[in-house]
This record gives sequence, structure tokens and C-alpha cells, in this order.
Amino acid sequence: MNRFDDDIGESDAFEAAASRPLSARAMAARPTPYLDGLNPEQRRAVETLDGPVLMLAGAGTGKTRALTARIAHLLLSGTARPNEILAVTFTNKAAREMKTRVANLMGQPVEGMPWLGTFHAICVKLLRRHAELAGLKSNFTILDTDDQVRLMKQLINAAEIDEKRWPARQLAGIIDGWKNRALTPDKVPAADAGAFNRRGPELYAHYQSRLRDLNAVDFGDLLLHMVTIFQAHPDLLGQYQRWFRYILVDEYQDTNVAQYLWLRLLAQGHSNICVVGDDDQSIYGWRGAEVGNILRFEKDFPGAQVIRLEQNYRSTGHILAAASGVIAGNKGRLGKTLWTDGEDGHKVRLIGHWDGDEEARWVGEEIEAMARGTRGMDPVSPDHMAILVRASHQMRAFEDRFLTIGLPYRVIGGPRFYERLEIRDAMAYFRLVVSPDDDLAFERVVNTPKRGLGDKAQQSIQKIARANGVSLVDGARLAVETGLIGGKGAKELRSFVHGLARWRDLMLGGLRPVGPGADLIDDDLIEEDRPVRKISHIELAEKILDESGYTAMWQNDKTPEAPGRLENLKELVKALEGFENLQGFLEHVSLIMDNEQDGEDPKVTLMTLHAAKGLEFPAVFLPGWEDGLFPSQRAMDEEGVKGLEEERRLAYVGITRAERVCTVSFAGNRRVYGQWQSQMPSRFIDELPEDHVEVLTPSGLHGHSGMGASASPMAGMMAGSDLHAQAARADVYNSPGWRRLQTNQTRPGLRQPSEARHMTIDAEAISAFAIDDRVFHQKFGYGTVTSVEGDKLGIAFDKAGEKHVVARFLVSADAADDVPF
DNA sequence: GGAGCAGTCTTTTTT
DNA sequence: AGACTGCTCC
Repeated sequence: MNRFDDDIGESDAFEAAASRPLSARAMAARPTPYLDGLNPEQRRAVETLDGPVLMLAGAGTGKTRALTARIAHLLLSGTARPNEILAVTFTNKAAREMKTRVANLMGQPVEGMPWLGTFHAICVKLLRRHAELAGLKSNFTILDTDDQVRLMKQLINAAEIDEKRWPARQLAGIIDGWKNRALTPDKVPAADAGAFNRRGPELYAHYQSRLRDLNAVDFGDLLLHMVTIFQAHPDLLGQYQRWFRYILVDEYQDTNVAQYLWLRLLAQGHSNICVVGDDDQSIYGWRGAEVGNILRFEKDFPGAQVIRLEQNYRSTGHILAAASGVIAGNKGRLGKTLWTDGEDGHKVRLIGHWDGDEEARWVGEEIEAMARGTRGMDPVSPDHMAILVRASHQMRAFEDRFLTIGLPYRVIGGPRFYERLEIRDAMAYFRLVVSPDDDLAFERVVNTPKRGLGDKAQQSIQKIARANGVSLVDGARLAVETGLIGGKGAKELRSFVHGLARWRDLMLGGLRPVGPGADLIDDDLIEEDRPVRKISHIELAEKILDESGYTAMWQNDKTPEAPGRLENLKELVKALEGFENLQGFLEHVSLIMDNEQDGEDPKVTLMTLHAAKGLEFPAVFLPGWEDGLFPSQRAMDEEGVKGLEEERRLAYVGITRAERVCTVSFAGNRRVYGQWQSQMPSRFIDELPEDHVEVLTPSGLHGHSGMGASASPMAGMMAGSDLHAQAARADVYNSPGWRRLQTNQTRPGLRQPSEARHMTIDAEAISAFAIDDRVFHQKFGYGTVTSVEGDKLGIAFDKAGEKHVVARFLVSADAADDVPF
């Protein structure tokens, strides 16, 4: 089942509309409003329609604006019709934003831009049209990483390789790498022959043929198959070259070899290709992106016009100067000089702390202070603040701290909604109902919840299915009918198989499918033929999850995560509302992944630097600037200078996210894999130009006054640059913090607008808990109240130990037990 | 089939 | 430290 953004459904009628030229009236009524307010470079980027164009767009220089205006210009000037423009992005989010913004610029709904989408979505669409050229049927399934790995595990075992020494994950990584480089099994270079204990190339070939048998592809295949098809069928390529008269590519610095080849094939001929990107923001080298693609553009496309967008509309002068200073350390850049005619603003603030906990504590207080308005700055809403970390595990210290002080935050990234265990399980059930021959889905849930069907039973099912050349579901049915599976599993398996059949019947409205493709049964037909009340897909989904015992499994689970998982399942069912049926939902499930529920309290954002690319915040915190953490030791070890430069670009991305205030911090000591280590401040701190940096004095409220002493790790920090020394010394002289401490203590409330509301909630919460009450906390799980001080409760958590927590993050344990579904 | 234990590993992430 | 995996033993 295809679970990713795949727009094949909207094809023909939609494209017919898209190919209609714009009405004369629309043209006449619209002069060129999309050009208003563009600076000369942007304008040039918009108006240079023919031939190759490289738009080098620095951070915050209005790149999306220029890109969307360019599309509007192509359309409104009558140069191209909507369906003649191929516009590629990396993420669905970017594609969606572009669609919306083009529509806004045009002042009229865009009648379909069928070829505006992600590389993958566009390739899916193309590949469904030409699947037979890749030995597939057009209804092929797209496997996710999970399925991929499971498949490879089977192949590794079949090849009698010790899966312990040679894990499937690693093989998946290797094969992915080859696919990123557009290498089919026969093209794997000799240099890579040794991969995976010399069995890599062979396993790759097996894997590909297995995929073909399953009528399935993985993500890498989408590009790879299209490149292969285009290379092998020049006539077909020619058609598309004529069809896509104008090509636009966003974030070109992130393209991998396969994407590059695909674009180059399509652009050959007219060369009307406009790529937009910033070599300084290339941070995905580790997953196959080739900065070289953008650096080489002028060679690849002779006569390319290079347009630099350098006027920055986002950040203050000091912030830009600091970012420029850092990135200047990289060699082999195309080179840009960002400038602004705005004010200098605040210098980048730098502060050192004793350890990671102290850093988190300080950031928490600083956020509260900034929300109130301090140091002559206007108050900044927590919504407008972000903490950007190098690695996601760094978030933990902040989460713990914010939970304790009751500072609302939101985490972006982490496992995406659809990647979560319970969601994948639920989806596997849906897949199995929609397409009963989805063997991978069957394997996933046949024994989830536990049905007493272990390896042995599953092997019997496999065997009988193979012997009869049927799917696993049918195999299971046979096994049940022939009594091949005995013991307690038999009964469970029977009810599982019957359940699947029953749910499928319900989905089809009581009719049995007639043949392939019969899934899509006409509603009218059902009404006339047999008046069955058709159960809604939402009811059906709930029924499936309930009757399969899946919901009950989590309800009976007492681990702290269980209630959250039930929540997620509810959310999943709710997400179904936006779709016509289960099939449609499965096709488009990628859309729910950025289902950000907003509109609640203002919250601070916590995310990785990678996730922050493309975003901006008035105030940004960049903690953990310590050598080994950032730049990451691993990046430097594995990739050397190349890795370091990518880390430096990450620093550049981080700083340039800030509009008005950017605060860099580091800690002298940090727990690394459970081990305390003393840390050296990041080398990137040395690279911050001093003129644009202000060293802050930490309050040292909870600090270690005696740390001036000899062998402390802080002494190591003092040995570094002037900036280190200042920041480190500042931690020692901690008196100025007292004033703020006093202020804080007399006015504990901080979020003025909602203070009253919180007070009420707190009051209720306090009265709700007493010592020895059993409580539940979303993050720490179950525990017992040990102390009550105002709204702060001491809790002995069963798993997480003693913690002090604000009352409103707790619910009574009884309430947590019966999370309804 | 499942509980419990020992050994391993630990950056970033979209589709 | 903590999560995850695979293995042993019941």
C-alpha cells in the first residue's frame, strides 16, 4: 500500500484544467503585481525566464518570494501553462507553501500545477504511468524504512549471513547510498564491491528482484527507476522534455546524484532550468546530498546566469556579521555577502555554564525574562523563541527543566507521527483490510497484539502460502481450514483471519470484489444492487482497532507511554475525517505528519538545527556549542574537513534563523553516554567575530562559587580564546544575577496574558492532590506524591525517580487509566 | 510464548 | 544512562 504523498488520483481532469491557457480577461486585469516590492536581483531572477539560471539565495533573502513570483510571471506573461512547469521541492511542506503563495500572487486560484511537488511525489506519478518499463504494475506499493529493513533481514538470513555482525540496517544504509548515487546493482563500482562483507552487491541485486516480485519500490527506487527509464527510452524522455518547458528546483544544494541526473535529463534540450539554493546551507551531505551539484552548476549548464540574492530581510546587522564571520571559515564556497539596511540590533550573546543542567536552567530563566521584557528589549512571546540543538538527545535536559518550571514548549521533529509504533501497527491493519495480499503488513500485525502465533506458527503460514502461491492472509486461512496450526494459536488465528474478511466486507459495503481493481466499487451500484448501509471508514477504522484487540492491548499496558499511544491512535482516527475512504487515507498519509496542533498557549520551540532550516524566530538559543558535540566528533572523524565544514554550515544555519536576538551557550561539563566529561568550547565560538559578540554574565544562582579552583574544567575553558575566557570568567563573578533572582522570586507568575487562567487551573490542581496520591505524568509516568508546596509537587515516580513537578502537568492515576478510545 | 538478562550502541532525517 | 536487541531459560 502506498502510504506517501502520491497525487496520481488527481490526474486527468485536473491536468485538462491546467493546460487551459489563462483567460484573456485574467491577463488583462493583471499587470505585474507580483513584481511589486522586489529588489533588483530578485526581479532579475523572476524575469530571466530562458536558459539556465542559478539563483544563489542566502538565508533570509526572499528566495521563496522570488521563486513564486517567477512562477506567477511564467503563467501571467503567457510564457507557460501551468502543466508545462515542473517545480520540484524536497518536502511536502515546501510544495504546499509554494502552491499557496503562487495562488496568492496570482490573485486567483491556480488551476492546477500538476507538476509542482516533491521529487518523490512527482516520480511516483511518472512511475505509475510507466511502471511496466521498470517491470512493475502501476499499482505498486511504496515501502517505508521499516518494511525495507524487514525484507533485507529475510534476505540476509537466506544468504546465511550472521545478521548480528552484519545488521540489516547497515545494508539498508549501503543500498540507500547506492540508490542516491543512481547506481543499479550492475553499476555498483568495484571500489564498493567489498561492502557488507563483500556480499553487498549480490544482496542488492536480490533485494531489487524481491521488490519486483512484491510489486514494490522503496524511496530510492522512485528516482532510480525514473532515471533508468529515461536513459533507456530516449523517445519517452523526449516527450517529457517537450512537455516540461520550464523547470524550477528549490534547495538545489540538497540534491543527490540521482536527483541531479533526473533533472539534467529533463533539462537537456531547452535548458530552461532555474535552480535555487545556497551552498552555505547544505547540511544533508550525510544522506547523499552533493554540494558539488550546486558548485558545478555553471559547468553543467554552460551560459548559466548566476543571480545572487544577498540583501537579507530577516536578521539584524550583528547577527548577519556573526554568521558571515563563521561561514567564512569554509573553503570552496560560491561566495555571497549578506547585507541588510536594517539596524545593527543586539550583538550575538555568548554565555558559558558549569554544566548542561545549569545551561538548561539558565535558558529557562532567560526565556521567562525575555517573555516579560528585560534588558531594554521588548517582550518576546515564547511562540517567537526557539532552542536549536545539534542532536535530539540534547533536548532532554531542556524538556526536564521546562516541565519542572512549567514553561510550555513544543518539540518539532522526533519520530514523525506516522513513524510511531502504534501508528504503523494501526496502518498495517488498515493496509491488510484494503489490500489483503500485503504480506509485509500481515507479518507486522499477525502477532500484535499477542495471539500466540510465534515464529513456528508464522513459518507454517509462510510455507503453506508459498506452496499454494497465495498471499499470507490466504495462507493463514488455509492453515486454519486444514487445521495445520494447532494449540492456542489456532483459535486466535481463526478469529484474526475472519476479522480481516469481515472488515473488508464492511469496507466494500457487503459486496465481494469481482477482480483486480474491484476495490473501487461504485456507490450507486451498491445502493441499487443491495441496499446495505455502508459503514463509514472512520467507524470501520475504530472497529478494526477494537475488534482486533489492538486498542485493548494498549489499554492494558501500564507503561508510561501507553496513554500517549492511545491518544495518537485517536488522532489517527480523527485524521481519517479528511478523507473519503481508507484507501485515500493510506495514499495520502504523509500529509498528517506535519499535523501541528497549534493555537494553544504560546510555546517555546525545541528542535534540531536540521529541522530549523528554512524557519525563522525573533529569538534563538543555540546551546551546546562544545567541541565534540558541536561540531560533532563523529562528523569530523568520519568525514574530516568535509564533515567539519558541514558542521560549520550548520552553525551558519543556526545563527541565521535569528531575527533579533541570538544567544550561543556552552557548558564546561556534560554527561556523555552516562559519563561526565569536561568539554572544550566549540571552535566555532572562536570564529565568531568579537565585534559582534557580547559576553553575558550568568547569574550563577545555583552555581559553584568555588570553581575558580585549580583543576576544574573551567580552567580548561579559560585557556581558549578571549571569548572563552571572558565567558568562563563571567561564570565566576556571579553577583549581578541576584537582582534578577529577587525579581523572579517576588513575581513567580510570568505569562501575563494567561496568568489568571493558570492560577485557576493551578488552584484546582493543588486541591486535587495530596501526599500519597497516585498520579500520572505524560513524560515521567506513574508516581506517588511525596510533598506539596504551592503548585509544586514532589513526586516519587515509579520509573523516573524523585522529581519536582508543577501540578498542572499531572493527572490523577485513575484518570490516566481509562483514557477512552 | 514470554520474562528477564547481557551485550551493544548511541547525529543529523525526508520521502 | 538508556534504549534496543538477541539470547537463555522457564
